Amino acid sequence: MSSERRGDEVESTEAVRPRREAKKALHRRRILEAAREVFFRDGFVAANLDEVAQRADVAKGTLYRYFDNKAELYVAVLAHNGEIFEEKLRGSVDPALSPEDQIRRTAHFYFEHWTTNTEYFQIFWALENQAVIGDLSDDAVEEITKLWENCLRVLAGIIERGVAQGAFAPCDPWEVANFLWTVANGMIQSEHAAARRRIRRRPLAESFENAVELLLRGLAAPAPS
Amino acid sequence: MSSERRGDEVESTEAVRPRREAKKALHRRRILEAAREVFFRDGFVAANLDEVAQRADVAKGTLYRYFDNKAELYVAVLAHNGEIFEEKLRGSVDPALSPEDQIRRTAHFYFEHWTTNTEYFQIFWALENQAVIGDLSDDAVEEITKLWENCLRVLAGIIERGVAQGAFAPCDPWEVANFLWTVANGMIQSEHAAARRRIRRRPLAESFENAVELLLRGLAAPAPS
Amino acid sequence: MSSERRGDEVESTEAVRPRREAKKALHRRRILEAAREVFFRDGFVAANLDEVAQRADVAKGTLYRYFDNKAELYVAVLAHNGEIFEEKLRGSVDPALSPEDQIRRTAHFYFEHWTTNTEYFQIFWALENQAVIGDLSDDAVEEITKLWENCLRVLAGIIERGVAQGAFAPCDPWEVANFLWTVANGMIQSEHAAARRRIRRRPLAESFENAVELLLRGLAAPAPS
Amino acid sequence: MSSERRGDEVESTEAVRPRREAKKALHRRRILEAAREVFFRDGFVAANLDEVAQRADVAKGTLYRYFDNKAELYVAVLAHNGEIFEEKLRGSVDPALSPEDQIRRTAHFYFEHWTTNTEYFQIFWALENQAVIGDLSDDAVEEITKLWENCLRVLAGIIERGVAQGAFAPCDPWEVANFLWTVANGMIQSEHAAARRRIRRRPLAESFENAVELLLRGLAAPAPS
DNA sequence: TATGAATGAGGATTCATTCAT
DNA sequence: TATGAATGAATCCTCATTCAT
Repeated sequence: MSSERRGDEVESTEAVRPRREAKKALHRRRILEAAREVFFRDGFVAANLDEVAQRADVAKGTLYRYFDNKAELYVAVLAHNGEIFEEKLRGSVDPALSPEDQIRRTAHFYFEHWTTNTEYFQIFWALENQAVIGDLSDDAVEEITKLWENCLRVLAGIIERGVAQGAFAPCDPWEVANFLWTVANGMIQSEHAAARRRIRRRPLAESFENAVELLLRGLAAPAPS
Repeated sequence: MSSERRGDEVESTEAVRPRREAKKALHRRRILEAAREVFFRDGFVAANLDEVAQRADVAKGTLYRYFDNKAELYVAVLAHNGEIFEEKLRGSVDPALSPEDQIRRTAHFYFEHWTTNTEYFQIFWALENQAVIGDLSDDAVEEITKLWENCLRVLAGIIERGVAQGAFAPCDPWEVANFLWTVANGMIQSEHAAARRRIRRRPLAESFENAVELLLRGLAAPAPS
Repeated sequence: MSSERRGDEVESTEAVRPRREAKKALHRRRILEAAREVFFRDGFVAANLDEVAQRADVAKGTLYRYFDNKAELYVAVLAHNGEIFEEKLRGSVDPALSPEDQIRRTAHFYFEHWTTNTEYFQIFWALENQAVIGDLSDDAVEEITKLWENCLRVLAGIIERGVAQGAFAPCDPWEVANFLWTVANGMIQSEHAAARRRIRRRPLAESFENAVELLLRGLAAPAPS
Repeated sequence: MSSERRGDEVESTEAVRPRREAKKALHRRRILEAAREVFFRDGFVAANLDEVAQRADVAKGTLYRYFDNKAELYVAVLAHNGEIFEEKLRGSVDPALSPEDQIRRTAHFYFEHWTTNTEYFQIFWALENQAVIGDLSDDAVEEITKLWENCLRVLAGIIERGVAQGAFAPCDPWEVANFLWTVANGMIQSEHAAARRRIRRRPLAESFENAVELLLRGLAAPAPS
């Protein structure tokens, strides 16, 4: 019994730390989640930190214990979700498959991920379309740029191997990777916009697959005649 | 003296009218131009109507004589520039060319037009990425949607004829048109974002042409075996 | 009658201007007055612009139509009251009097002015005691410095003439002017502080005159032996 | 083992007490020192308790274990430094000297002390210029008032003896003490303000001595004729 | 019709103070 | 007793919109 008490005493000086840390981590996560929702829905400028705080169920001031200001919070959201995404993207590649199937698989993952986590992509993509950069520290911009590059690197790798194996026509892998990336983002974005405007289209899943096949035909090495 | 007065009165009812109309038209045009610049640079939310008024060289209140509110002004800018664009787009199509060349030509026009009028595209594209819709009247949304469709119709027409002529593999022309449109916008947008982040890439013109060829290969009807 | 109407028409285009200007001037004055009261009572940092607006009976935003920000409003208050003071100070000097009496007169004016316009001096003096400078534009700092110098110049002039006439012992007129100025300000300030702390002292008027005589004795040229 | 525990317990009741007391005193001192720096630099309102805690190397909450609130901490700083000052001031007086030299000596001490401990005076003087009083308990106000009086008493004593000895003209010693005190504070303060505004003046040391001589001449008993 | 001064709700950020551990 | 995370009221400033002239 006394040993237990001692344990308690230890806790009050040392074991409490982890508990606090856990609570802090929880808050951080909740803020990031709330921020993601709001930033996604309203964009950087229109997003309201009051609402973020409310959704995160913390006081307004608490936001500023975790993030220096609105812009840094925005970046943190991007980085957080970007990292999650990058990891999954990397995991989606199966080197045993043919380059074409790797592309199909990646595209499928991309689409799937989007379907279930719309905001992840939106917020990631959003940086492209908003004049937030001015408000960000250089570090923040660099962090995001790296994230972006990491994703492209995965795609470029597939292309490069495809070219080496003769499956794809010779090309600049990075250029093509960038192209595919842009296309994918564009389609999802476009779908989203159409939905916002309540325009009915054919289901994206189908269009997406058609597009992938079209691109694969375009990438393919010319048939030896 | 009385004749003068009459002259005055006549002018105020008949001759002055056109002069006034002209002045009104001038104001409208100046406001739209100023608004385009500001909206493009800052996005919908961050744009400042004070600056718009200043650039247009009219009083702030005057803006509201011509446009109901910020959102409607935004739409008017889109519509105005969209119409100009659509007209040019239509003019760029030469039915005498092969479908592939029509695509190439359209793509080239698109690229060219963008190079010289960056903002036109930006502002047009911007609607896709911002939560403005909520502030717009239904009429306004419809107007924009129509504009969008008109542009797509041009592309869809090319595709459709290409399929009919056997140059392109069978497909849903609208879907493909939408795809091409998305790709083009995405590339330009992406280029812009890269520039903002000061990332160096290979020149867009080149990438763009490579992309067009890739897409044409993807579109092409399979070689008869 | 028609001529009257014409007069009216002229007014609506030209005579309205002055009326608006008058209203603007009124607002400006009211804001300055309210700001003076609040700045004086609370100091620069603690002063609340909400209250200023309320006292001036204008909306919060209106403040910013007239002054760029808190610091500039502060300076404007200083400058406004400083100018009024300087003018009066200058007017209080009668070159026909003996240097001693000029000093007495100036001191009396100073004291008198303070008694009836406490805040004028307080706010003027306050700049000395607060870390506002960092928030001010260079222009603003210079403006205030000039004001300060102008007041000193009046005093220095008296001293200089007194020395030239042999009434005062040789000295650096600017140094002595600065000294007198500091003493006067210090006494008034000190009185104010004492009042705040509810300390009873002998009436300031008396102390002030005693001090003036003490200083005059100190200034006086040694009696020729 | 049990002996160890006992040892522990004994320490916690008898031996630890002084150690704890020492630690408490250390904390108190560190907080006061940090607070002095910050209060001096920024003034009462703008001072930031976060920074105080950081400089004192204690947690923010700890501040409140030692001082009820910001205002009381401010007073404590004043009192602490005031006591140090008063003691030194008292020590600077040498009753063997002539009254004039006692004044000179005190003035010199005052000036010297200021030169090496700028903040001591600033913070002491600051109370005069800020609306802190409202936030203070009556006890606190009284404490400060006493401190102030104690310093004046030293000066008044010199004057009084000078008058008694016939060195100074008859006067109200307290009034004159207050006057001298105000002048000295004012000069130092004014110098400080000038420095802040980057105005160049003749060195304060020199001006200060000139002023002292001027005042002494003013104080002097009229030469017997 | 045009003006531009006035409005005031709204939003980012700060910081003294509290309180659970 | 010490900690430091959390709080939320307070504050400066912005800007779309209104309205008297």
